[in-house]
Amino acid sequence: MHYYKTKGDSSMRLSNYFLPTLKETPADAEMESHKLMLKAGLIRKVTAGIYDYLPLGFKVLNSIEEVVREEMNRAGAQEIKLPIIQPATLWKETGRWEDFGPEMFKLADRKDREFALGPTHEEIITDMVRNELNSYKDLPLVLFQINDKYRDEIRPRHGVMRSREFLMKDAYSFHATQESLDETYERMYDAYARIFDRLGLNWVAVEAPTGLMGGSYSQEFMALADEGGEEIVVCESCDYSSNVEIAKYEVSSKGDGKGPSKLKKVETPGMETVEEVAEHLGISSQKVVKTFIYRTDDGLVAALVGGDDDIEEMKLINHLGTKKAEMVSSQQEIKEITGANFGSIGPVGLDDDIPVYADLDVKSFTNFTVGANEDGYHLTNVNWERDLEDVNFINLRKVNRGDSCPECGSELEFHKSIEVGQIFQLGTKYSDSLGGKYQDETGNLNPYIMGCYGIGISRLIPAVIQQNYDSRGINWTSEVTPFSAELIVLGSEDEKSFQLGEKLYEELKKRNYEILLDDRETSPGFKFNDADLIGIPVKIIIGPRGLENGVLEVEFRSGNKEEIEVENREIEQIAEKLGEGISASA
RNA sequence: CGGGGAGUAGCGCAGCUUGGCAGCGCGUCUGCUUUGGGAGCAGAAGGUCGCUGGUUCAAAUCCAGUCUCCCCGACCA
Repeated sequence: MHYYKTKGDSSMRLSNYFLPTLKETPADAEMESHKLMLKAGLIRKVTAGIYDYLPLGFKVLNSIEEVVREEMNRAGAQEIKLPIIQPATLWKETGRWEDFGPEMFKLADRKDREFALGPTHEEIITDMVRNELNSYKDLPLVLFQINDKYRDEIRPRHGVMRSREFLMKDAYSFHATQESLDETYERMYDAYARIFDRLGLNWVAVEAPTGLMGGSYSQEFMALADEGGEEIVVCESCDYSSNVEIAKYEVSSKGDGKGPSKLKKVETPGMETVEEVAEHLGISSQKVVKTFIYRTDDGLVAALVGGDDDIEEMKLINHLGTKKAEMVSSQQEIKEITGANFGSIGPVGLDDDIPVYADLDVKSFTNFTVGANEDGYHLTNVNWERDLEDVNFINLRKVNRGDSCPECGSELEFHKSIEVGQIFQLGTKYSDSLGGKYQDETGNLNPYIMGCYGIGISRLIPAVIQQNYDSRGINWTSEVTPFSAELIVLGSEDEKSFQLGEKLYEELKKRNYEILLDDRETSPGFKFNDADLIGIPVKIIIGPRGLENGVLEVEFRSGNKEEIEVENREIEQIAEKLGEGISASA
């Protein structure tokens, strides 16, 4: 149970609080949390992906930030603050000036020196510690900051869900040994679990791709949400879970059990799709193996999956250790490379310089069909080894509905989610390229082993809303809510109601509750609806109708109501009683 | 960057096809009435119709260019 301590003596009277709520939904909002953040007066858009936080939104942001800070401190991390403006030179040392490319907001000073607004801080922090952390005795060390990040997103969307300026908690750890990294990584995982639990999120941690951060292992923390943009798979019976982009699956044996038949070249005139070829030949479409040509940093590769499956490009990238893999998609290029148009390309007879990668699922195939690299022809009864040497079988296809867990064989569940945090085992990527070294017990110099740990603080606001709203508005969880209760005074000319409202406001403030007082001269319905829209968990309603019966009303955001006696009671007693109600809602 | 859509009062929109006083609802301001689930009446303020150029006696409306924003895809906390 947590109360909200008053941080200052600011007046929380709605008559003088900057809270512009909207009755109508802004046209450019799509996602429910985005609409609600605009309607409830939390944020306003400045330009694409850049937002103002109004008092209520800033308060929520601060609540979340504080929970994160507390748990990071509890986990032994030390808070610092790194610059947002960073010199290009550091980014060029690690090669990420190119890797991030147009994703970075770049600027120049008056002498034309290049800078960037930090999209993340690995470079700057490694630079900071490389001169100071020289001995194994200084390790391990965990530092964190809560700071704005800048990414010139290809497409900002859904308000602060994916914005170009966003608040992030980022932590970095430095170690002498992998065991030490493992230990810290686990401690960070636990801290994250506490954070997301305290925020009231329904979340799951999944295995994740490392992307531009690099590193060997990573997990993402996902808030489950139907409108979320990330898809994950979760095993229903064991604890396997993963981002779909790298998800494993139980490899099924789909061999036909027969020995290899004679390789045949067959006519498939004008057929461009797997379905057409399968129907023409009277075979299952899955066994018409698809071939794609990708251009990577190290040249061309061929990628093969079953006819019913799709390639997961992230998996190809991960296996190849390349920075990018782009499907060759121009008819002309494909013709030059393979000799055929898209419908008829295949792995047999390709240039030896083009390595072939095939999905694990097709490894068991015998007598399957592929394009013949000649327009209007396919090869059937193709078999590995005999017809195709040196094929690399890897986890390459997208996971499908109905796939089974790679660890226990139960069915995998698919969920939509919002990524709210990610933790990485980075290894020595940054310490290597930036020369961050320590001396071990024997006097040898070694690069630090590093980890990094991010939480999207601003993104957590829509994540929490997305899991907690109804037709009337937001329904804040207890640690996130900007106010723990709202005093609604009705009957603007009723002296008794007014006096009681004022006294209770002061009395509850004295008890360190964050109370919003709706003292506006407007209709009751307006006040009730605003309170529900902005998500205050408890409404304390004071008005002549109740006072005639000697009571005031407490209404919870859930709709439950309760009456509290005020007749013949001291104000302290009433406040005490109200405090119990407010705490009970938390 | 590819595909789709939109820029008219603070917000939501109509007007554009067929050129002719720039409108409606909500909000805002003033006054009176009203106060238990988005009050009523009366009055008022608020616009270079995204921008630039062109056609025309006349352009929100037609033409050309340009900028911005939103949605779907490739990237990410």
